[in-house]
Amino acid sequence: MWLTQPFFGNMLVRMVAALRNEEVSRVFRAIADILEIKGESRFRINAYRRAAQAIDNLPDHLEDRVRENRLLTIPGIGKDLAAKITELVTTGKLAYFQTLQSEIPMSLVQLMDIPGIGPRIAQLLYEEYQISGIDELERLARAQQLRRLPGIKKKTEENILRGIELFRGGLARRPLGRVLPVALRLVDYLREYAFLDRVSLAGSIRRNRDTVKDVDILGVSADPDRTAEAFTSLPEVAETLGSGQTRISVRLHFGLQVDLRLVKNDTFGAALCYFTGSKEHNVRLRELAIKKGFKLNEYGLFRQDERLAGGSEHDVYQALGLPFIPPELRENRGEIEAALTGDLPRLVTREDLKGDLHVHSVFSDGHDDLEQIARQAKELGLEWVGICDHSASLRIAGGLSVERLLQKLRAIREFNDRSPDVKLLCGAEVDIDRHGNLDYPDEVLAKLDLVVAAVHTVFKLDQSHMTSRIVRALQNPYVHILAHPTGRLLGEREPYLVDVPVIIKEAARHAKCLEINGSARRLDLNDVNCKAAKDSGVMLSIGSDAHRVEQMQDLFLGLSVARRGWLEARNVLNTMSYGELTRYLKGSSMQADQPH
DNA sequence: GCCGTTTTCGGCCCGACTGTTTTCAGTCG
Repeated sequence: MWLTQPFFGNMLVRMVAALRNEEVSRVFRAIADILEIKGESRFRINAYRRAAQAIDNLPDHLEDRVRENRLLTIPGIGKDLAAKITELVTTGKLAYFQTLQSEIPMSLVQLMDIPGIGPRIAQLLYEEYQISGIDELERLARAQQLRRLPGIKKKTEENILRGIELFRGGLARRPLGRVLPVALRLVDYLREYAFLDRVSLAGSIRRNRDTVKDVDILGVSADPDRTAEAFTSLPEVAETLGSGQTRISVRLHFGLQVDLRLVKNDTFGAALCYFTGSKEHNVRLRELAIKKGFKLNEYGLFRQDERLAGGSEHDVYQALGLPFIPPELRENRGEIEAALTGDLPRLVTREDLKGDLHVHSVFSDGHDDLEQIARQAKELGLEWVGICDHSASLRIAGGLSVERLLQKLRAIREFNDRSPDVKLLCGAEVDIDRHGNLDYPDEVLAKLDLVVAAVHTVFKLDQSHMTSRIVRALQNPYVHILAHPTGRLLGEREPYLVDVPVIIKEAARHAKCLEINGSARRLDLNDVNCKAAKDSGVMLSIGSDAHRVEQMQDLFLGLSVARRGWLEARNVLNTMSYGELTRYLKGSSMQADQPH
């Protein structure tokens, strides 16, 4: 990440502007890295890393917290770090960080992003060769100059070269929606053909993180050798990276690494917990175990040598005095505290979802007609679908003229008259222009069942203009939902500059829904913002944004974000029956008809 | 550098693997 984003250059340009949360957390992570190279106390290093993580999990702006003197309520932020945050946020720089940078250049710190290079080797490289970049490192490794350093021999040098190759090949995280179908297929195959008594996904993919780096699978094998054979001979496998009795690693043809770990049956639960993570959640669990006089590791929960639990995750949590915590919540964002006080949310489930609020049809740029969409909905167990085609100005996506929109309205009314089980709502994904105006006049919006507003153009506005543009759209009485509120495309496009806490506040004020766009490319809102919206009393809607019926599956990717955002059924518009939904939507439009 | 049912000092999560070692440090998850 360091090498691809000229982040600190940008920071200098905006010297005096208030730093955003992620900029502050990046500075703290960089400080931790530098301290590590300098060989400082690992506890002090860890304090910076924990603080960075806590900042990443914040739903609101550090800038506001500085102003309102609310920094010390953030876990892991004490007096010293609060002062550093204040300095960063108010001046755009941090004297302490500048001093550190004069001792250890960032170019060296960045080398630690290469697998196999940690603080020790980074320090050596700096002291002996003053290496400043990856190219220089590669040149020296190829010239077999690294092995002259103390503690480095041929093997380590080769590892570093391999690490450089991996790094260049992209350590990028991939969107969940691209990886999950492959991973589920692998698990199905393994369950059937690989001599496994038990098998489960683990790691970030089991927690349904929006992006994943590699796939972890955990299994109990009746015959590890034959399991390894079955796994490594899959047609999807391009290369076997390693194969032992407990761990088999492969790389698939499209570059994804998959690790299969084999454990004993009576440790499966503890191992599943351990390998599911997150790391931060596990650390908290182990701390809890220690407080109770126990020890927790991947083999079980122990009191001295006595195993108290380990066969199932439920047993492990129970023995720690906790209810089962769903994998999606295991991020150390308050789930342990909530579990201790009995305040875990009852997460919305697939069965709770009655419909999809954002599907494109053949009327605009969608591939399928109303019948096909309804048939697919029925297959997915849904009762209703909101058909939201693009509005007039979005010509590139076949945006509908008013005339054509009214045609569509009639077609949907006729369809509903003859469709007993799946009902369609006539909606539109209405473009918000650069000033916050909507693409159809109010009297046209008033005829629709469902109005979803969205930004599709002019992404490069500054934050205050982008925010007021969207706020203006939210103030339109006929708008029900704001679609993909931040506009991010995973791995392709950063969110546009929008003040999400302000959007959430305005959505709450005007009783508008915010969308969780389930498209594999988007997942927008994200989990953290989703929870902030819930906490502000905002209703969330989930939309697949499908342009072909197969993509309606993406509704369930959206569901995974909802679950990671702590949403319960009552927070999600999709859990309403058709009758409830139409009353709800009409209710807000009725309000719109009142003078205001 | 943070934190407190182990409260203002003395703790701070755990283990595997690898490579370089002869008892262990570095890296990773």
